Amino acid sequence: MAGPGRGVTIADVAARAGVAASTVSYVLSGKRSISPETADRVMHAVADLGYHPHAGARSLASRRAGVVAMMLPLRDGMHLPVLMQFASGAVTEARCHDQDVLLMTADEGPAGLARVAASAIVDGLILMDVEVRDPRVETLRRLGLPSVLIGFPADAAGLTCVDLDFTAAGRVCAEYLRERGCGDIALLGASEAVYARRTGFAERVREGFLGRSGPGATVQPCPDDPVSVQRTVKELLAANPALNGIAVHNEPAVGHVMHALADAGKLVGEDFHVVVIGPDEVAERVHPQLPSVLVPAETLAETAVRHLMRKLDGLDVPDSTLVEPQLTIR
Amino acid sequence: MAGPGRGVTIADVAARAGVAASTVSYVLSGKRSISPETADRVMHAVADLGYHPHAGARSLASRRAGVVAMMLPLRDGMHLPVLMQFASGAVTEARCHDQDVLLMTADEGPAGLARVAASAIVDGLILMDVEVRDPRVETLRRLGLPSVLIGFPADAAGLTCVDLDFTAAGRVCAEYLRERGCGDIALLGASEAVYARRTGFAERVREGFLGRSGPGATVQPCPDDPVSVQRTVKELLAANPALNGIAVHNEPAVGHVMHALADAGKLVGEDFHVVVIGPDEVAERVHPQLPSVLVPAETLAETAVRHLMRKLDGLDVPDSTLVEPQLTIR
DNA sequence: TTCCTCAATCGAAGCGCTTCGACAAGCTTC
DNA sequence: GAAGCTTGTCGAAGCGCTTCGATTGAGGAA
Repeated sequence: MAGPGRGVTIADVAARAGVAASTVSYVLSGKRSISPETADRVMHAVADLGYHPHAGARSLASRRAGVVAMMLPLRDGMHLPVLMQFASGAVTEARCHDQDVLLMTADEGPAGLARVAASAIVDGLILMDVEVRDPRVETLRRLGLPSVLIGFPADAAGLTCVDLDFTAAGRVCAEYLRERGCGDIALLGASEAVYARRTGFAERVREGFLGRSGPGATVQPCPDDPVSVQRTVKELLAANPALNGIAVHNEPAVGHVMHALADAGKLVGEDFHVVVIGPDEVAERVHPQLPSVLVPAETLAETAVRHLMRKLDGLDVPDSTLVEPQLTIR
Repeated sequence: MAGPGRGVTIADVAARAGVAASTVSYVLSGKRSISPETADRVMHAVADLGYHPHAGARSLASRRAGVVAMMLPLRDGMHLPVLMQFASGAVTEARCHDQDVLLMTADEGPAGLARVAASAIVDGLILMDVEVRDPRVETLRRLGLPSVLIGFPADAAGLTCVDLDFTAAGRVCAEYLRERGCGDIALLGASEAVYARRTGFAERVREGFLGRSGPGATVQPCPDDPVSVQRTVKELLAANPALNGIAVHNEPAVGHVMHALADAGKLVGEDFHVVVIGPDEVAERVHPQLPSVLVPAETLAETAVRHLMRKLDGLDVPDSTLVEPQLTIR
């Protein structure tokens, strides 16, 4: 079952290069200066033997695991592709810093955080999809494990948070519709449950959308099944016949909204305008293609990981980072 | 930054329980018999102090990391929600066995496998979305790292593989359509590129679909943008006006197929039948709802993890496990 | 009683790495 | 040319855990 050699150790490398094990360690870490010739010999030995330091030994001796945890909410209702992009972005960025990523689900909750902290299996933590009142936040503060949150809890004091500026996203959508000459506009959001759970981003989009819109702006939560969407759009139009702009912040509903509008005789892009907050594919897969504000999952993930790396190195990072939304016109 | 105590060690637990460190270790691992009273005292000390063994130290001493890697393809064209379900299922199941999951992307390729194997950061490996000719497979064999593959490479000898029985899935779809009285049927698959890449499941669905269908069955690769789908469906109908059944194995295309059929005046569920291979939501979010064969990502993930755990314990597992497809009629 | 066994526990030896202090050379600097 | 720096390297001491004898005392067999 095992390959040959069964574990190349630093001693093997040292022997082959004719130096002490500590010298190999210093060559690899760069923590002390080593003559170029020695370094060269060591690097050759490393390559020849295919040496990789034993992660456990390294973590034990250096008190650095070289692993960060990422806690993802795998509950329903999240838009999965976005999460996946996030995960992928985080892994890629972490690998650039020679770190691995441990995947945790939010089900483990605060106890999971305590476990990984105490077992020193990870050096730091990225917490996705933080809610306004999130039970993990208190534990996190107590543990003092370096961490970066995606999303903003109610009390973000002392925490490092990163997110799309959803307030701005809401505002951008409203502005887009206004510029197209829409007098009465509506935000068709996620289902009531999402608001009830106090998901930060849903609330902030609403605020941004309403904030600058003046009168004539409505917010309407909406489930994402076809029937409800159809009904909701009909009701919005019935309640306000002058309505001529909708922002949709509900990925699966976009297609259904377009149908409902077509059924109502609205010509999207002409006498009616629609803008989407969501992934590009969603806005591209309908006809006509819609303008949209992207949730830049990869950028967020990268930023989060980079911030975490800086924290692990004892460097400063801003407490709060809001990524500017970009409106893509199609 | 740090919590109080800065690391509870086994020595702390031992001191509090009035025993030797080795005794604590034996209580925790159950590898030697310990009197109930002592065990009890130790467990109390563990709980009181919130002790969790240091993962690195444990891995160094016991040569078991308590972590398995999961390598996911994060390339485009995969249906992300399914991957996510898979990941979530794997993490949940792994936690039941007291293991953590390290997330790797397929970009790291064979070198990534070599790295994790050599650094002993993981005990085993789950490889998702294995292709017919997969460069990772050879490395895997050479490394001898315990592993389970999702999907079947061309030469699966000596490997443990798990997958949905896609051949049966193709057959089930064909049979469903036949039973509904469809004489001429087609399989609308993923884009040409997926077949070109020799993705195992695409090929096997095709074989299963054609296998028992006798004459009158076609397979048509198809990109997933609305325009191509529309065109492809039109062409299929033009080429064979008698066509009255389609199996769609292309998640994003399902909605567009339904439109195209409606445009062509076909009444799905009456004079025309459609069946989907894909997630439930996809089949439920169109009108009328369609029958579908689910890719049981969670089941596959659980099975894969369970097999891996058995291998880590030196137990036997079947080389090849095919999960039976289930057709859900709606 | 004496000898043996067995269950329960302890102490010590590593696991492979990092890191600290030491120490030779080879430089300056006066 | 002695004193003081640097620079490059080494050896040894752990990091916190598991595991392998060794040890102790109690119970049974003889």
